[in-house]
Amino acid sequence: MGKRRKSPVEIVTTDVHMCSLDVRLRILRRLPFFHDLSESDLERVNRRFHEHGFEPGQFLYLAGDPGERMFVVAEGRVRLLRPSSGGRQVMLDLLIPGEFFGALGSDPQPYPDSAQAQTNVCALVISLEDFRAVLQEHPAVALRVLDATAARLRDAHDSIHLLGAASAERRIAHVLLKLGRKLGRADETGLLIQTPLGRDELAEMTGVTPETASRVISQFQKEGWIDTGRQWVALKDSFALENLLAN
Amino acid sequence: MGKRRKSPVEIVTTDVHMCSLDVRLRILRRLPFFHDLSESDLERVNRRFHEHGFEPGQFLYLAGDPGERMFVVAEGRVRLLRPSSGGRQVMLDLLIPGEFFGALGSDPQPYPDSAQAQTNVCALVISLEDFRAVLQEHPAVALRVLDATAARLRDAHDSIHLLGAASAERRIAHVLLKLGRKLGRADETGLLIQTPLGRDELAEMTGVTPETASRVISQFQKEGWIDTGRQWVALKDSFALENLLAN
DNA sequence: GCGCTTATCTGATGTAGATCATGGAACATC
DNA sequence: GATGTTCCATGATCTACATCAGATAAGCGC
Repeated sequence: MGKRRKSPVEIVTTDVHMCSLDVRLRILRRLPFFHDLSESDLERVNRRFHEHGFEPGQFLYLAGDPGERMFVVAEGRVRLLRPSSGGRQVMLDLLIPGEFFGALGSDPQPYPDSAQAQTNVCALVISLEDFRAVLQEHPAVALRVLDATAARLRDAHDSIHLLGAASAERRIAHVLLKLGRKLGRADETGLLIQTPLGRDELAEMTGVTPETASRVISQFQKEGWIDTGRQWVALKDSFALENLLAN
Repeated sequence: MGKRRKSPVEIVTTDVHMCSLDVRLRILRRLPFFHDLSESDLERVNRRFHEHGFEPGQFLYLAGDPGERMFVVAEGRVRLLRPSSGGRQVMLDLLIPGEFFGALGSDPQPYPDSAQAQTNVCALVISLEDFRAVLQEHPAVALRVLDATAARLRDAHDSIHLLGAASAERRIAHVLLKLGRKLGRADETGLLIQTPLGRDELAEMTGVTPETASRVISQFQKEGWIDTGRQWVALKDSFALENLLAN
């Protein structure tokens, strides 16, 4: 088994200063939301956004803050967290470039959860007001946002199902497969999950303790289904993991 | 403690045959979605819907069916279920008049979950195609649908948080409060939850076993926080329950 | 009221996973 | 490559909840 000396994960992150006007325009154009817009419309939309860089660990906003802005990930990874009274927190979602988060609804409410940069992050920010105006003006965009939100709701229902009825093994297998699909990159060893993935984080995503996450990961590795090290996991046999979920 | 002889829950359900053209129009008008539409627009939208009655226990659709229709609850209660391999199922949501479900996104995918009538139900049905057309034509409606979907996503995140990090007691307290807010009606004994609520169902909603649900409910009753019987629960001291969640 | 059905309660026991504790390996810094 | 720091693995216990098994009681039809 080819042992790796160091984390093979490589996050491509644009420098913060690079996330500026015309780069921003390029990013916006890549977003599925805005595919239907003309160049001139896109530029008008672009002017409503401003961008902001964040360092790993930095919070974009905290649960309870007044929810008056909508964010789009341009570069990096953002963790959507729900803090728990008992210190333990739950990771609701891990967002990648092109995904949005923050305030969406018409009436501004406090953010129900916190957003934290996992890597270096460049985020596009728009005031809720401006965002609603864009949606009003461009129904096609609104439909795409609706699609994305509906897809996220489906994912959330997946998680509820799992957390409500599955063993630790299954939860972890499910999360690994999900991350593999979302962030995987083929690799000589398997499908490498392109994000720093510590045991604690895996635990937050699955609602188990880090110790349990570690044990399950060890077991999966013994079975030869995954390859893993400090802060990274690669899937060697996705099929076996899927099989675990099916039974 | 005022003992009740029989279930105090009273569901007002229109007869199936009553859910017809102009009643339907009245129902549509009450929906927040369509508040912004003119009478004539509303009538045009109305013509795209058709309605359908269902008996308790009947399925509106099954997980895996091709997802090509969107539903709106006009009367009654609909359970959104995710079947589990192990026979055990998870209730993702309980829908009341005015709420929608089924297919939403632009590309038709199989329904990820099943919808079952809990009571007598009258549902308005629209093909996904027609629904998308309505949204295209009426951006204001699209925005309201987006709002509703975003709100549902928030709720789903609440559930994930709870299932991922809370004890059986807390989960049940949370669900009771949620149902109280959504379905509660003031009553001489407290806030009566206006829906048949068996222990099995409570278990499906919270990801615990019916036995555990029963034990927790008994305990809450001993504490004097709720009043309960066969298939019903009334909240006598919501504050105590909320307190449980806060600590 | 009487018996039947079905939901609910409650006890006894088992177990997955939490918790507590410690040793060890990977990476960073100099 | 020595040293410190962080992350990870793993063993030993503990506990909340699942599971299994009856006992009770509510509602219903007669």
